Amino acid sequence: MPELPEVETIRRGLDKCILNKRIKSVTILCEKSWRGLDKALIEGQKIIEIDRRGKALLMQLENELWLMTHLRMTGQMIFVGDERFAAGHPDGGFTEKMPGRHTRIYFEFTDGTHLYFNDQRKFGFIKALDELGLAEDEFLKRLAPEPWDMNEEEFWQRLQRHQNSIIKAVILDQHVIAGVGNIYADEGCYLAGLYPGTRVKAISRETADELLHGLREVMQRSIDSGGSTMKDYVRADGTRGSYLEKFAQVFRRDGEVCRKCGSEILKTRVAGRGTHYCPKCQPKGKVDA
DNA sequence: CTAGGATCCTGTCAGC
DNA sequence: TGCTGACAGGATCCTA
Repeated sequence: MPELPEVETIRRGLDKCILNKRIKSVTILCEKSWRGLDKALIEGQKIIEIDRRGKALLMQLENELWLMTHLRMTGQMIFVGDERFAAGHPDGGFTEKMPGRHTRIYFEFTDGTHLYFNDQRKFGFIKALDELGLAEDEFLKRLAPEPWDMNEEEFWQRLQRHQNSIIKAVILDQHVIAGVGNIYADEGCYLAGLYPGTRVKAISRETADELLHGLREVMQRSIDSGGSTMKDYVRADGTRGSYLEKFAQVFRRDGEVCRKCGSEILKTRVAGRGTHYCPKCQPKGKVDA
């Protein structure tokens, strides 16, 4: 679920809600969702910094320990105090009473407020690490730079290591570029006029550049949107954040018309994932000069 | 090393 | 109504 922009929205929200708060207790409702060091080492600690790397959220504690959260497909973070801040996988958890049926872990702070980690499918986790554990974490160690932290040449070189792969699978690979998920992969390909099932070896340098720019653009717009409309996340009907409604050109728009050319947006399966595209703006056999 | 498919888990929805 | 299979905003593990 949450891709880089959603996790960044969570980071910014938590920066306002829980920074410098002291954790009174940690309650683990699903053992599988907690990894790493014992929760007793976390209790009593103050949260002194909140960072993000790709889709991973990092919270630093005053005793040099870290909490790394990965929301995977269905994770959510929900802060409940005087106001509620919720972001991540959009479902009823945004509004229902906490802890809810999908709450796996929650924190109580010394001021009586709470932070809930909800995760329907239990793929996500919160992992407690010391400095060494953080430095040696395989996911973080192998994570590629973010779209803004690599130039066109580096992106091109990274793509070339997967000549025979399908481009969508390659940009979903966090070792190639960090933070891209199923929504922004489809949206980025649309902006580049590139069919998501195209093999890397058939893509020109120019199209690759456009793809990198497209990914940056859709993600930046989403971050800006989430940041400015965080209250949208607490609408009474629990509807999702604003990106899909406002900006999606193809994602989940199958059956609707392309805003550029009027063709019907199609849905298919590429790299094992549901994939949305405009058959006219993103032609399959595009010959790329 | 790369490429592709299965797998983890719960819930919802379409189609009998 | 009840069942069944497909699918879901992710990443890893296993195989070739």
